[in-house]
Amino acid sequence: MRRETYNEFRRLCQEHSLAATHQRQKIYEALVSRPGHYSPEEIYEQVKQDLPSISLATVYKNLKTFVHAGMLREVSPHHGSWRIDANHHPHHHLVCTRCRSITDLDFDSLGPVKLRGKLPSGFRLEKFTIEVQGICKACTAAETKQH
Amino acid sequence: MRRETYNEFRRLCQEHSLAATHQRQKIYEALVSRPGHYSPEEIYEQVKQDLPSISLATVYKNLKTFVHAGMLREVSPHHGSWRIDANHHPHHHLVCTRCRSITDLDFDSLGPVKLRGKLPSGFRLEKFTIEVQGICKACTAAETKQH
DNA sequence: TATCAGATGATAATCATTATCACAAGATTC
DNA sequence: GAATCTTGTGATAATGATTATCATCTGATA
Repeated sequence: MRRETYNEFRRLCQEHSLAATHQRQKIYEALVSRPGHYSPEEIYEQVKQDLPSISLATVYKNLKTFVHAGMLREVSPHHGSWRIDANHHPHHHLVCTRCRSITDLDFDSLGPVKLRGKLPSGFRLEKFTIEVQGICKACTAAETKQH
Repeated sequence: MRRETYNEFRRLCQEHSLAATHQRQKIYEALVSRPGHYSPEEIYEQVKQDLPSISLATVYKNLKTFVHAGMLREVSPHHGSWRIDANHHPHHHLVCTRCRSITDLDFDSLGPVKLRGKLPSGFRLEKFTIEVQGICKACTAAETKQH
């Protein structure tokens, strides 16, 4: 691991009161040292090369911990359950990052996406989708009530 | 079911050589007759009120059939596996709708999202994410080779 | 170094989704 | 409308991803 990455890792752990374990270090490295959007399984395979006895459960737990702490992000706020969209009119989605609810947003509520320059060669564009991420009304209300 | 919806359903089934069964009709209705982005489980619960003996597997199979035929769409092309994003710089995603691969796209490749009018009241905006959906280079190549 | 909260590894449990297969229901033909 | 054939359905087992449990171990702090 590069010194720089290592220091950042220590700092982040301290900041979030997390023990800087071997396993966490390798998991963090596996994610940060190469570009990509890996699944827990992929991270597991990668880390196992250095720590053959690591458990898949440890990978899962730490990815959750990291995401929760804000050290990493999940690519999609709605993995885990398959959702069907029957709205045939063009539209966007409001996604609540807390309860994962999805609401339609009228297509015209947002201006068109403008492409500056080119997409990577070979990629055949089908469409742009805009996800408006945030906290929905219900979750905001629930939060306010708590405090 | 409204006559209009019913006719559309029959037409779509004929168009795609699908038997217009009872179950399919109710599933289609459950999706189309009310706004929302339902999970298979939710559809199942809804349809069961009319067809108590329907099986969850039937719901799954028909949702797949409908999506495959283009009668419905899936909300997210990458539900199903949890992916981690370690790229802290703002960026967008290129998503291949065939192989579901995800690639980063430089933030400046796309113009900013412009909000016209207001978001629904109570929604606390965090950020806009643009997904550029299409067919990636590898999948395009594989397709070309086949024909 | 001793202590202890928190982390790990092994594995069982859960949950969503898919596969299998015997039986039933639409579509088509007469 | 009945016969036939194809396709769809329901019950349930199988799979795959994720989470829970718990005994043991390790990093952090004194």
